Amino acid sequence: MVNITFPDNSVRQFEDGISGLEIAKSLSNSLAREVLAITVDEEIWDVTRPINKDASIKLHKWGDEESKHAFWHSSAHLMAEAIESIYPGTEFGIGPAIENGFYYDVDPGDSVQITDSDLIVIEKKMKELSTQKLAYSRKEVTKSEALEFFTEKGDEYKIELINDLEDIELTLYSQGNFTDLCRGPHLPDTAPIKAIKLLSVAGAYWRGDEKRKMLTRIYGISFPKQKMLEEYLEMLEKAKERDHRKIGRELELFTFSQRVGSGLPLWLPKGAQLRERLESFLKKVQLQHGYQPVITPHIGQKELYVTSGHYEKYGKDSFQPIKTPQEDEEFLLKPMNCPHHCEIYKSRQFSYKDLPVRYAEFGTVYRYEQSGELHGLTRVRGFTQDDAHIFCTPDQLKDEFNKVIDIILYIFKALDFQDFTAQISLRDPDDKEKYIGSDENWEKAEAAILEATNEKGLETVIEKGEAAFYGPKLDFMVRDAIGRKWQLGTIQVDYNLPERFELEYVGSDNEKHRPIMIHRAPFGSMERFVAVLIEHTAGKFPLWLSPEQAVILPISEKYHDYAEKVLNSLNNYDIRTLIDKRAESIGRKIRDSELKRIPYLLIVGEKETEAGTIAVRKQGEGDIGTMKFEEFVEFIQSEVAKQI
RNA sequence: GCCGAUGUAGCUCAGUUGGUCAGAGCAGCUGAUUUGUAAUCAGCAGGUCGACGGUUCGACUCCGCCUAUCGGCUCCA
Repeated sequence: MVNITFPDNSVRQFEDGISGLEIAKSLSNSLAREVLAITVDEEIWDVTRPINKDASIKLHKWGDEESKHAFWHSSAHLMAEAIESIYPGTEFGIGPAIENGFYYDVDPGDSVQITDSDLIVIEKKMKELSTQKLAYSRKEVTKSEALEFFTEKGDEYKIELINDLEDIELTLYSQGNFTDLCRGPHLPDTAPIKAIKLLSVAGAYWRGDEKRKMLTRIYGISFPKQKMLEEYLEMLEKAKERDHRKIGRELELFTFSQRVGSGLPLWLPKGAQLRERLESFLKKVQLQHGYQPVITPHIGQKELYVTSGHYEKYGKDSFQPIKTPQEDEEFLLKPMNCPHHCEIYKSRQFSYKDLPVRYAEFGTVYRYEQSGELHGLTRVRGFTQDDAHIFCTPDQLKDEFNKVIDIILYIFKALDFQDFTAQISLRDPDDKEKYIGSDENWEKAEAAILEATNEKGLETVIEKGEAAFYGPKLDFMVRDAIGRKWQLGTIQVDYNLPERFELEYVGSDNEKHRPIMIHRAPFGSMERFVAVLIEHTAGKFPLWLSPEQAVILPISEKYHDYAEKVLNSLNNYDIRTLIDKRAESIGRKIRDSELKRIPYLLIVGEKETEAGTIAVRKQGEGDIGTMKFEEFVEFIQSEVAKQI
């Protein structure tokens, strides 16, 4: 007998070798039908796997991540079986469950090309196989047995994977005619995989290495019920409605021109207004925090970037140097503001009493991003960083770092960005070649970040190998409408540039010392930030940011005079207002203004003209009642005051 | 940069096997309508069918190359 502990801490005895499924069955038949995975002492298992020891367990139904993982992982295997039956001889890379669904990287051979239209065929085959209720069976094998199996099958990718594994017990999972190297867990059988949709086919380098072969990656999603799939697809469609590229066009915020060049955004008047409001908001915050604005040119001598190390690191993949009419003079479009700011620091002497010095600039930089990488405003070739560089003494570092965290959190809060992750990016300990600077400085810098975030109680994830080449960083990441992660705010500790630029300050000991530099950008880039803001708000910006705050909609031409009067008064209060004087029906005017996401619609007709009032309609909510002019001004002002 | 897809009017999209197939809705313009809470009606105008080359008697349609965009991969100072 084994003692099984349930999540509520109750303990029951079962026969040795009982499976999760059987335990579920002993509780209720309906549970047994729904249970998809089981956690056994922190490990996630197949529900069919025998339990031979005392254990605490948790049974997982569809709603749990563990179940979804098993479900999608099993779906990936099902897809692999379908692919193998349609394209015999296909070799398989990896096929994991992901956050939403699953994928499999396959190599169907050089003569075969799987395209979008083939997905339907594969999907159909999967559905056919799923109805056969094929059991997923688990088999423990030794490394050499596994190697033998895949050598016989002729699957070089699996062989490579196995060879990289330690010589321990491996597991193979089979269903129908398909067997895969896999840790599991899986569903008992294919039957629950009822609703399947293969979403896209894409290339993906084997093991993420661009020097290796590109495999065909097929993305899919599956659910136990058709309705769930439909809901998911609907949700995807809805998310697309928030796409900043679409809203940016609709609301006339920005555009691109092929003649100007790809990845070079053109800010339209309304977008420029929005951006400038964000900039002045941050400028004000920065002034309060002791930052000093500086301004630097868009280009700099090539030598500047040789000194900074950027040229060696990125020179080949950058916009190439601009040449002057004189020979041997080369300038680069600046890819970063820091070298310029270092030169500003060098323009005078500093005592320890002067530090920290904080230079801030909305600096426009140009980077030659790979063509396949460009994406709306989130990945562009010319963008403006809300950049600043803090030069401080070693004992000021942690405090300064913390103050930057405060600014970022304040901004995120003001803009209602609650759903972000803070990521600490450290050096890859196995590939120090990628970085510049001494081990000692790296260790100090990394320790400073870890200490500061710890002190702040900031919840962070640590990513090794994600650091910048000159220093570790703390990044604030947010997701876009369809779940892609983007880096917004960033704080980076840098011991290297002060060294390279030979920056100094005079300490209390009257000796020269090297300051430490913090690079920081709370928004990251104005372009990317606005993009994410658009997706976050679906174009319904907070009142203080909205390019147009209110629109007056006269019922007919008779009320234009009154409307003008209201407009002038509102403009006197700096409430950004316009009038829709078109000879259209009020319904039409409301609709058009709603679609433009103007926060307040002010309807004026006979009643309002006589009473000296306005009928207020809130975007997305409808009529919120009639107000006197002063009431409305107060209403708007208090809303703005609440927001910032 | 790599894999795949797409590119028809300002926007969203139709366009059957190459031969009056250059179309629709919205937006725009003109006129009428003067309207009470999400689309008033009518008329007009709009496109070197992404660019360049080729096949053909004939190309939006087929082929090649380029370019841009989209979804991934790699990259992201």
